[in-house]
Amino acid sequence: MVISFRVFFLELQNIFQGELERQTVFLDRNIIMPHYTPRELPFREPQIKEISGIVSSSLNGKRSDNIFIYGKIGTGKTVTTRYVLSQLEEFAQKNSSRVATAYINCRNHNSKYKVLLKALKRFSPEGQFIGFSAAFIYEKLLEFAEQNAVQIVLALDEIDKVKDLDELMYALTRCNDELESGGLSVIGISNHVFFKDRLGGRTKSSLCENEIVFKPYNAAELRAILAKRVEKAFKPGIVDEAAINLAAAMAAHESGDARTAVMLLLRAGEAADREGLQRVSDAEVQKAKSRVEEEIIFNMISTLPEQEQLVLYSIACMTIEKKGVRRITGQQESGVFFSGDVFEQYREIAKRFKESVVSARWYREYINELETYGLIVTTSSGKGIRGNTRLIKLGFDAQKIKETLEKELLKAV
DNA sequence: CCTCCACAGGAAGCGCAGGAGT
DNA sequence: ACTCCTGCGCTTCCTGTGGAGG
Repeated sequence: MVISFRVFFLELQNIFQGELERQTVFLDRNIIMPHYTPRELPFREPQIKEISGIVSSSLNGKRSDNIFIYGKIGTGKTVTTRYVLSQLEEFAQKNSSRVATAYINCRNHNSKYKVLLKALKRFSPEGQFIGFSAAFIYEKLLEFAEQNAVQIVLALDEIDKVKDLDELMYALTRCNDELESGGLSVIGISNHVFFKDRLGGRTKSSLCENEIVFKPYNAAELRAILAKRVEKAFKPGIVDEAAINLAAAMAAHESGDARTAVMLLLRAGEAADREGLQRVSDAEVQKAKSRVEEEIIFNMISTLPEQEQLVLYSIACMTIEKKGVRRITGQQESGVFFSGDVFEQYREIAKRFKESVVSARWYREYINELETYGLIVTTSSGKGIRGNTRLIKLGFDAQKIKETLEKELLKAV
């Protein structure tokens, strides 16, 4: 018994030692992780300057204008905002200006109450405020600004997730009227370009005092970004030029999403490690592509409401079965479907899964939702067919979407 | 040109769950 | 414990749009 434990112990030591000595292509893997915040933000200098210019008035004790930032996923909105906030706070500290900043992700804090609570906790971490009313939290926040005569800059990421945004914005703008000293301004960040149009009039005018758009990176920009990261993340000379080019091109082709590009190289590097290779070539990136695509699809699909999953599943099935391929201006165009046909298919499939079937009107809302996530692409019918309808196409590989959805839908049953 | 079709998307309203107020 | 209120997901109804066909 004693001997066998000794053997076991040695074995463990070997595992750990092996891990330490394992050959790796990485120098610092963290730098190529999607959540890493780089020190430099190439191609975002204009936005950094613009945001800094607006929030800098808070250094002089004046309330800065609100800002609304929008752009697609992976265009650097969050990173840029956080960067400016940290610089602002650092500068304020050095020059003893009274400025406080908070970054809040509204995906996790999706109501007026939760946002106010989170902000308050950031500014007075020792306080215990759980269970108090929204009004009390609001008063406490005012008190903090008033007593310290501090200018608060609140960054609300994924602001579209806030359920009662109109009320939150009303409260936040009103608090400036109530304050004798100090002030509060908001930086709202959203992925949805059309989100602005859905806001109430007053919320819109107060939030959109300044609007800044983040355009997707093009292939050349992604290439430069990747090259910078690769320099620090990988050992020198490991990553081929071709690998960087391919990853940049793939990501630019999909959506100009920097996160995808970075993920491609990370997974390519991991693949090289697994196979004991000492270089990362375009072949590894190619292999990583399907894996990364799966991750992206899974992340998007698993958070979707069940009915939206069913709609998407219907489109995937139709694409695979090559069902209902329709003639458009004489030519065959596969994988493209009429909105009406998809609805029919969805009704059948929903019945098969013993789910309730939503009305055609609400189905159209689902289609719009799916499109904003980029899971499907729709075009107006235009010339040649059925008047005013929409043509629907999948945004990703049908087989992968179908498989992922089957797992998700079965899990729910 | 008019009418019909097939749909887009706005507006109103309904039933429900869950929170606030009493 | 009770009512009242409110937001959410959804349906119903409606108006608008643009090609097809007479």
